[in-house]
Amino acid sequence: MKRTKAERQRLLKEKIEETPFITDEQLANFFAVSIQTIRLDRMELSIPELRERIKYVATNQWNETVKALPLEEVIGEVIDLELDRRAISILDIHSDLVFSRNKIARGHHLFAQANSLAVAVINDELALTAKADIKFTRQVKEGERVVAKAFVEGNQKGLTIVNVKSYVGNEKVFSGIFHMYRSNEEKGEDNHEISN
Amino acid sequence: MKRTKAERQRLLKEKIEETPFITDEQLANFFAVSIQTIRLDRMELSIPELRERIKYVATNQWNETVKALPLEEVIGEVIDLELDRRAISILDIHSDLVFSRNKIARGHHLFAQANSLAVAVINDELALTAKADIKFTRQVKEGERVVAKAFVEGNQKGLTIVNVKSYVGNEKVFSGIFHMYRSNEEKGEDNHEISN
DNA sequence: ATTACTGTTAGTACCAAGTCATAAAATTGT
DNA sequence: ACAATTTTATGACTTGGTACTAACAGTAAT
Repeated sequence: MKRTKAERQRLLKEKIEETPFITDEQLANFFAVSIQTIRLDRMELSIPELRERIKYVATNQWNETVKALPLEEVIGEVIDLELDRRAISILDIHSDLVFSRNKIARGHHLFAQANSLAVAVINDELALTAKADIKFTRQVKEGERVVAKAFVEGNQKGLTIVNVKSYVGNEKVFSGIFHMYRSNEEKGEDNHEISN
Repeated sequence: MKRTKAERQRLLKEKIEETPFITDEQLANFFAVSIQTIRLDRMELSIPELRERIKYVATNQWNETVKALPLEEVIGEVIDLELDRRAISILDIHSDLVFSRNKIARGHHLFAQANSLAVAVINDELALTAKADIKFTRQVKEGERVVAKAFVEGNQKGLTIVNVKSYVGNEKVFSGIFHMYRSNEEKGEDNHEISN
């Protein structure tokens, strides 16, 4: 079955995404063309060589062709989510989350809630916090319910800015600007290179 | 400093566990021995070659068990504490602290470690984080040990400034300036610089 | 028909990061 | 001092490539 070049390249891309640990030789066999053809194809598609692909998977950057962050991994409960726009989660401060002495919620829980919400709102398989500027404006005590609201505010030199504000009732208790690294550019054209 | 063989091999093992993506050449440099010695060592310790190590890391992510993570009292272990001066804690990044998909430690754990250390170093019953300026400078992967070092840097309008830097090996992975609220004034006045 | 272009194949030289085997040199133990 | 251990050197071979050059077949254009 003679495939066209475009067709073969489409399939090649798929194949490599499926099983990244495949040598050019195996690919050549699979597509019944020469190794050189495979290499030309890879070059045209700017698909890196096997070792680079493996390294890529190993180091992360990867994080895969798969979906977004599973919502179970978000601290707190996501009650509203509009990818790349905004998200809301709630976290009930129960006894495990407070200092035993004064029943005040430990800061890192509020941070964790906000941070994981910032990760979740990013429409990308891999979102990591590069930088954050945060403020705890009021103590939160046991029994209170914290509502975190995240807003994506745009990009700044490759990082996505997410603003998260957390409230108990209508009192702000926490706010933070998160600078999020993401592996791919925002949706749309996915013609991006990998240059390192 | 002449190390014994056994000692070198012990360190070698550690080093490779820490940073698996290191070539024999780099290792030879690091330990100031020849490449061949490194290779003999690896053989004796049956440590596979670089590419195999990379592949191992890469494939491990593939067949992964996903699990949810509760944020417990997992803020690291304080190993050195000089109240109102400095403190050190270590946190081993085990499987519960990472994103299931890519084995990268979730940011809030690093934050939690640093933040709780900042709380601990304050000589007061009540210390709360008012503000924080933090930066994640390198991803931390499962199995790595994060050493957080906190330095009290003085006061600024009622808030105590604590500088926390976290390292894996000698690589900085996190840094943050914490502005801590405290109920009582500090007892002793002390300002010290940190040089890095 | 000649020319130009595309797509494919082939072959060479080279590289990184190893392996394996073998030998010589240096260090250490006694 | 001498043997044993440890380290270094050396060369040949392996994998999975890159980079480049050349050649050939088929199709299209003039």
